[in-house]
Amino acid sequence: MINIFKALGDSHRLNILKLLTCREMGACEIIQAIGLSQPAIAHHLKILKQAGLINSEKEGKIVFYTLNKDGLREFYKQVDGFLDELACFSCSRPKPSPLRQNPNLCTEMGFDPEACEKIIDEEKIIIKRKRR
Amino acid sequence: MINIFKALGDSHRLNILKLLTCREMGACEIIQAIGLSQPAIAHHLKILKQAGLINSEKEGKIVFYTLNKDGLREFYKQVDGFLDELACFSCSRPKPSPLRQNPNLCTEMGFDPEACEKIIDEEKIIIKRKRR
DNA sequence: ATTTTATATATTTAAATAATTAAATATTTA
DNA sequence: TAAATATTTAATTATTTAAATATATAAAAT
Repeated sequence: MINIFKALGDSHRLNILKLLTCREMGACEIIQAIGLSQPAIAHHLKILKQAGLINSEKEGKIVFYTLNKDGLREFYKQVDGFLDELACFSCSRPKPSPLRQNPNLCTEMGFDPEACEKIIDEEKIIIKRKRR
Repeated sequence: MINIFKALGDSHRLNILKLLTCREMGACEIIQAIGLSQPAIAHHLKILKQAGLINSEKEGKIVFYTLNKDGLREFYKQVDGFLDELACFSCSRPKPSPLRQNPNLCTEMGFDPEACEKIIDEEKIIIKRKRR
């Protein structure tokens, strides 16, 4: 999902996607519509392709690009799940930090140990933690 | 929306958001949980704040951060609208490129003029177009 | 048919730009 | 004072870009 966020975090790439709304375009059309160099467009198209946001189909010399609707749908589902889990919209209010009770916690013991052993991403990577 | 995509396109920032799931955290807790320097965390928090993804509340020396649920909800709506407009999920198949009929169009006349006068983003900026 | 020649796209390379980071410093508050 | 956070600065790293080159396909010429 982070690669999709990165892919979408560029105005030229967003514009390419918008150009592809409801139509296919040859790469040469995209080049001239956007107004960047051919290699730059090729680069952006590659990033969009790798992110699963567009399809490509070669016919003769020309490569035709279209939106990858399945990829976009999948991305939508991921964002939905991510935000749902994250913001827990059904929950009431966030649990107060232990620093509210004891403002010296950070100094005394670094931080809330429970918090820091939490697994924070899908790849099950445990967040780094300074040892004392 | 692009600033939110940019904000989300960084693993540390995604991890900060995940840490804030259902709880508030003081900046010092976040610093130690993520394991980056204090200025680096301050920088990431600023970007998340500016993107409208988190709230901050100062109490004494400590700044407490929480998720901005309204901001997240708003982002969700924007992504929903963006993808809906983009992929036009109700539509059938993309309109074929004029290059399908005439593969020399790119060379002969540059590109489909109609396509290139299309306004391609919310800010009503007309896409650049090479003059012949 | 085979060899040119031109066109469309991809890749490589190098330069410019932007993002990330830690160190140093400043600001705020206890 | 000291602690928590923010800002500034400078270095590193990543991204974006155009120029040059490579590859693939098609059309033209031999």
